[in-house]
Amino acid sequence: MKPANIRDVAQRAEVSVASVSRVLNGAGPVTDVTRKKVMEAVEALQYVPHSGARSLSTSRSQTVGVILPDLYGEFFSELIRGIDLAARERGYHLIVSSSHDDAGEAAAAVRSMRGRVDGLILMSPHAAVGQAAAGVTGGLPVVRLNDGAAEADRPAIVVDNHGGAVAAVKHLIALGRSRIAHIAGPNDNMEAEARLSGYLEAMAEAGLDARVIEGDFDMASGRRAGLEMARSGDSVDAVFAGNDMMALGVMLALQDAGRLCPEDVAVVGFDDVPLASLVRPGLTTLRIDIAEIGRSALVRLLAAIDGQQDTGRQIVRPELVIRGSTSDPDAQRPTTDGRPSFATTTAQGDKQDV
Amino acid sequence: MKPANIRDVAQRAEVSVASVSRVLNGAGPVTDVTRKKVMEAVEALQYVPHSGARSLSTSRSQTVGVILPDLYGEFFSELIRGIDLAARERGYHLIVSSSHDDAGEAAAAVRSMRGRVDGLILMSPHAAVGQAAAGVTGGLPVVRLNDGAAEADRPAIVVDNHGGAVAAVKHLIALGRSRIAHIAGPNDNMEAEARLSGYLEAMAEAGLDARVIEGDFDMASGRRAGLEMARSGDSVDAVFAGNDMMALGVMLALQDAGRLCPEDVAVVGFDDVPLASLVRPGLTTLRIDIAEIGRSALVRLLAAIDGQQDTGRQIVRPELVIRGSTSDPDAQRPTTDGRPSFATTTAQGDKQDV
DNA sequence: CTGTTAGCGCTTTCAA
DNA sequence: TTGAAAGCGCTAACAG
Repeated sequence: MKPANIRDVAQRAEVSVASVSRVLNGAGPVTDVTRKKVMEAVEALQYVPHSGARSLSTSRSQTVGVILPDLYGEFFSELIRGIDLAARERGYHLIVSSSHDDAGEAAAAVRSMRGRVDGLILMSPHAAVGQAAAGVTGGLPVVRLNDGAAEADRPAIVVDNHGGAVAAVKHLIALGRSRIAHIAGPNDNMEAEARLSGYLEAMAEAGLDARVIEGDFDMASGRRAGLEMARSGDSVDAVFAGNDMMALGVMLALQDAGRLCPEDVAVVGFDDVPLASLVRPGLTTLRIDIAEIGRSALVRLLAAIDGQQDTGRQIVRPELVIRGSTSDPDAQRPTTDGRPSFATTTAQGDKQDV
Repeated sequence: MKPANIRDVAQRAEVSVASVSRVLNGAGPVTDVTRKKVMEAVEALQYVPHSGARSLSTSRSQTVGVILPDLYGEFFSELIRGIDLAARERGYHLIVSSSHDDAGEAAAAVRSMRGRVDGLILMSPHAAVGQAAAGVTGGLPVVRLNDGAAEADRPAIVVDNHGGAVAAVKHLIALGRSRIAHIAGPNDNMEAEARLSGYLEAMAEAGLDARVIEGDFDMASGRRAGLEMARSGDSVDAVFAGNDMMALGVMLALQDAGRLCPEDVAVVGFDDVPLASLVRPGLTTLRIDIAEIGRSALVRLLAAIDGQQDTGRQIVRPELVIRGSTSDPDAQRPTTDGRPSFATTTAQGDKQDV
């Protein structure tokens, strides 16, 4: 009835539990005959070691915790996918926990991981939440993701949102646009803030007037912004949105208002969600390799678990992907296989340590 | 240095470990004074119980395993989200494991869950994989998802793909279309198979000729199918695609070929991915509430863990969502707030037990 | 090379 | 109401 344990195996194989353990872990000396007896017993009893018990005695759970603010949309599934792939390769399990939008919940989630995981990947775009969560890890190794508030001397991976925004604006300026508006993300979001500041800086540097419209990272808010722009007879000739979904909302609104993109208004987004390459015109955006960030976070976490002094923050630089929403309508581009017929080119460097 | 354990707390509070345990679990009799002493010690030492140890002694890990074939795309993130939400409400943790496309891997994943989880949610559209994985659970409660091969007398949730396909075809016929093609999904995928069989059945019943084109659930394959259709001068006036991504590919191809949708060719997809409501015309499709399936799976799993004899398969009936890709172009529809301006209406029942 | 045994940190009888 | 002690299933010293 109940699954066999190591003692059952030992008994059946007529050896000690220690020998069974040694055989199963490939550690320590064992004769072939012992090994065979053990394997037979294991087979016969369908024995599978109890990993919980093993964790307790080795104080290694071979599991890492992933704490996310949310789980909605492709951003998070890509992130988890990247982490999971890397974890699986290394024999680690993943325990995920999401929807931690307030500090108390996040801290509770971190605490509840104690005794379950060997380390934590912690993401939170809200400064306070990240701090609170990071404060209660009790010596557990942690890698923080997109957490502007992370101390510079602890493991963290952050996207260079500011730099990406600057690149977006410069791209638009290079296209000859000058009345460039920005649709900002939520106030309390550190990424939104960094993108806004990059926009402001680039505009100021170019001696252009800034125009900021509030948004909340949702498509609907981008749409509202676009409608308002169109209605107000505003002579905006380009928009840099705080993320792709808002950029797409703007494009839809412009389309409805009979304004052409990119001819009348060029649009740039941020993130390169899959949708960005599927709409027409394709959306120029700042691409982040999300899965790769996940992979990298896991690798660094395991290094930290192994006691390596891996501190410092790693900066991921988004890559400008130029598509139809800002490309020169005169230029004729080749068609890519099976994909909408606008070109995809890239600029600016790849991610790198700093 | 090392986190405090229950003995440290007991010592500091000058009580026995048993009392500490009783206080922390709210179980058993304790005087207020003991409770206070314990709480103070807990506070002072920042004590957090070691859940691994607790699991070992209670043989309850408060964790469920989720085994998925993949993690790519919004389908899976929605599913995990639904499961996670429900799990969190009930104090359960989630350990996810993906990329199990072959039977051996899936079985290994299931085995490696032993001693870590109290039950398993297992999804696999490949019959063989599902069988293999389900075969090695060793008495662990399991709920199977979208697994046509699941025995009818064990907990499972399956989507009525066949019925959905029939509804799609009937909808197209009701629109007056008769030359209806089907873009099928991969051969070895049970869902693709069921959708195909629904299509064939509905066509046969209506006395119409079937036309099946092979696809693989990817947008590119839908695009190829659409191009071929357009090139061959085929007089197809409607397409039912095996999933939304292929349907979108078809729409793009038709658009490129200068054929109007829905006037020339009406298109229906399956799944209702977020994209379906964002493209223009909006894609008519069969909607499945993925997060709700996840939630339901978790609830049933916990019931099974609690020893309830919850057997039988639950059938989820997809809901036909009619959008612009099949709607009557003459009819004028109201605009929804912040959304593209085509109407969304629904038909056919919601999910229910059978 | 193998077996005995003492934990890992917690829960839970069973006595006191 | 409390405490002592026996496990939960496994690993890892330590003896043999």
